[in-house]
Amino acid sequence: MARPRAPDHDTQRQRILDAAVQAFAHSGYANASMSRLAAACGTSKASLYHYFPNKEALLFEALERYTRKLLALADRTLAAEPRGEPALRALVRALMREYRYSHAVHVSLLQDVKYLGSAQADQIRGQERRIVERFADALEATAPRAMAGPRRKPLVMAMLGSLNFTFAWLRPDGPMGPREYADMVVDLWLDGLRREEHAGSAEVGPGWTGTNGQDYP
Amino acid sequence: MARPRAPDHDTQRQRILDAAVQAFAHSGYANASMSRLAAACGTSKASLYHYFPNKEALLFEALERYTRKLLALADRTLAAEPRGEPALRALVRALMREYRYSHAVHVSLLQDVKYLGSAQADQIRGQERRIVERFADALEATAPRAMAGPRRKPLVMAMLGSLNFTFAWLRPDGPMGPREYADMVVDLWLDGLRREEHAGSAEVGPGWTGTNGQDYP
DNA sequence: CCTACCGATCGGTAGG
DNA sequence: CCTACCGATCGGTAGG
Repeated sequence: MARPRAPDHDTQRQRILDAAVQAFAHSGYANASMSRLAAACGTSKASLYHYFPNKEALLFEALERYTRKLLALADRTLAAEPRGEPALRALVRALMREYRYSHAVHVSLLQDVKYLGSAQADQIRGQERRIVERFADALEATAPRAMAGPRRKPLVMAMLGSLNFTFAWLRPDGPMGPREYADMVVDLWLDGLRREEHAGSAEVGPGWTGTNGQDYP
Repeated sequence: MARPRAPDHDTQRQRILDAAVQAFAHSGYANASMSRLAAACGTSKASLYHYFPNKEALLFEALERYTRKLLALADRTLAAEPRGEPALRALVRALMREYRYSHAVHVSLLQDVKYLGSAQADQIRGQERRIVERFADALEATAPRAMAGPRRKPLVMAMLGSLNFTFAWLRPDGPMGPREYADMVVDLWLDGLRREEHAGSAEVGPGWTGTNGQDYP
């Protein structure tokens, strides 16, 4: 019989992953050395290699867990809300709330996937695509006509761009919190999509500045 | 007297910078080695050190030139258009058109500033801030009330997020081109900001789904 | 003979 | 502007 694992084996793994992700986000994957990571964990480099086969496995497992967590969060949130605006708003709020505690791993997700081998990178990108699909579905349920056709992807990526870019500037304890930002973006989008949704109807005219911009180069 | 520079000195520097930026965007700054860069340029590592004092100088000069170019582009564009929607639309179009030819250096700008020393990083960030200010001004001229107060920065960063994030997904030769995307985003924003701009006026009611989302957790 | 590590050092390669 | 190297540090692994 194999000897049972130490009871804190999984805890140790999680602690290492958390520290690794902090290092990746702060120094970049290539500059974050296993030696410094070991020092930050108060252990030896050899100990890291007891828990993980190599450096790339640290990155992969951190990103795989995080994308899986985001996907589960999206599914849970969407299941708990009526389709349409309530689900969209709850989804955006949930993502922004999660970001508050996942700044480092999200920065790593945006910057470090390229350091993974192609099979592992593909797996992460596949999970990212499924998360994007949840947002696309939520937008589609709210504005089916605007999201129909070739604008579906650009529209959802434009919204996710507004959310992802918060890592470059939004401070969780600043004057505008993650939740207020989530609501601001959702409100903006609901009103922005409204025109496309009702295009051609009498109540929606040209741009309120008096032009619709069609003739600017 | 100092010996005159070779007539193609500046051309060589530019060629090296272009290749360096491609390498930074593709491999990440830390993994992009000077040896491979020399090989890609068809020259020797020592030759690179003839044109630039060190690796960091390559990154700094590439980012400094690019941000200065974007700032000049913004100023030129805004000077040529009437304030308000025309200027905003022209600015977004100009940025997206420039992106088409500057994919690599923009990726490097988004990811590699952290590898610069603090003085050089501050200089780049200062120029970034001035570019952001141009967008904030253009938005403010279009929707002065919505941009008043603490929402000014979140609103402009939300818009720039939509534009910056295109690097992760938008193909210049795909079904939607950079210009069509620029117009889509501007239209969305003009209509989205419209509600805030006229908040309280009779012609703007609650969300068109029948709720305004104020009571979702 | 397993696990959970340690101190020390491997072969290669980085920027310069 | 090349070949020939340096001090250091990299990711990863040896024996015990």
